[in-house]
Amino acid sequence: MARKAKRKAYHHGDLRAALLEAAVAEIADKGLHGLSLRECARRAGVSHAAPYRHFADKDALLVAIAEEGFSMLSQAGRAAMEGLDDPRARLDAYGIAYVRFAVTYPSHFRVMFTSELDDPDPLARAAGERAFSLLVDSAAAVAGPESAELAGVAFWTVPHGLAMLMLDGRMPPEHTATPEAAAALAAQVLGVWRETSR
Amino acid sequence: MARKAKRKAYHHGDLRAALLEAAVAEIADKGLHGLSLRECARRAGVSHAAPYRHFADKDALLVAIAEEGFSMLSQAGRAAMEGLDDPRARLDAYGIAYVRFAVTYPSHFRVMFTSELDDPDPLARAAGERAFSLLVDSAAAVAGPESAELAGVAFWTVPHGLAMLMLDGRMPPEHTATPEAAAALAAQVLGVWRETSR
DNA sequence: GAATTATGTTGACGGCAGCAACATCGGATT
DNA sequence: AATCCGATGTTGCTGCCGTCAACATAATTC
Repeated sequence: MARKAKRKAYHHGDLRAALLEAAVAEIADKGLHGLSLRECARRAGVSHAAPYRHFADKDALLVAIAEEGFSMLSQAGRAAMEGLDDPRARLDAYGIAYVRFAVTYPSHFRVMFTSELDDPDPLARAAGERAFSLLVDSAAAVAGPESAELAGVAFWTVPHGLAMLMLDGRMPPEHTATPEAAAALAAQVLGVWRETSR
Repeated sequence: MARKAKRKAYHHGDLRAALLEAAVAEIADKGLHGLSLRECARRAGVSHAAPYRHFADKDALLVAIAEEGFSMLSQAGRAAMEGLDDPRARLDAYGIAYVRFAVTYPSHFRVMFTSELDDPDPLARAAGERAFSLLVDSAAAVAGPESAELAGVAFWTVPHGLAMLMLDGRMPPEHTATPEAAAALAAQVLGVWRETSR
């Protein structure tokens, strides 16, 4: 057995991890559309068909990156909310962490939300919903349990929209140059929403 | 002369428009990654190289779709704000129209914000900024001129994030089934932001 | 130590983007 | 009206890609 526990594997070392890393670098370089399995294999120093021993196809590799990303995002969100009691403060902290994550791991983020995966992969979907549920819990404390889902959507929408606009190059570059700058803009935007309403 | 005025053109009729239409349909079918110029040519009933008489390459076709989309979006936004005087009402109306547009023309919207275009195409970029400036004007009336840009970003972020999450299949399907349902959710989300803050 | 399984390689096939050489059509020139 | 010429469309090619099948080799298990 030990099918999946391939720690320090056979020929290469850990080709699966190397391929994931290569793919992320490749996406950062040439964008998602410029990603090719063959180039990943080249970067990892193996032949062009070797990846198929670790991923059923190209989509499977992308799904693995998405899962990794959702896992990192959940962790970042939890860490940001840790120690905060006020629900509104927790939601803001999550939103800021969300944007910071997107700018720090843009390749992962793009793959997570690219809608380019043919089959609605259940694993990636579940990972996304797990990250989302973090929001809904705190939203319930703000908006009441009956409209928690709606409030969760509302508080997901702002950081997600901001992150997408940033990764799409739609924001002034100085706001996306560093994770800190991006987080600062996220805080400002959330502040606007707090102030302009009544 | 009359290089660009190809009204009722030569052999095909209007291959350029037919290709754009075919591409939009193709994206709706198989997603952006599944788009191929050759398949568009097949749909239009021409040979695989004919598209190159109308578009320099695949990216150029996508840019044309993006421009078309930004033009439609601007028009929809202007129409939605028409007759409204209260700036906050104008911003809400724009946001709702934004989401409605995304659900009505998902292929266009995906291409507009796909970040898969290699060169930062200046035409598409200008078209996007024109649509954005519609927001900033009304935002200035809400937040004051000095922070109009920030307020514009804030009011862009919500509909954009919601639209992206919808097109990515991250919202319950009943909210994205029809443009009306999507617009209703957008209105609700904007309402949450009006109520939960202080 | 032998059998088995996991991992990697080579070579092939079909599809796509893009280019070049050729063919044809339609309007403009004379 | 005959001609020319540019705009449009076709055929065929090259190189890259995703994927599969057949083969080779290395690690694990018995």
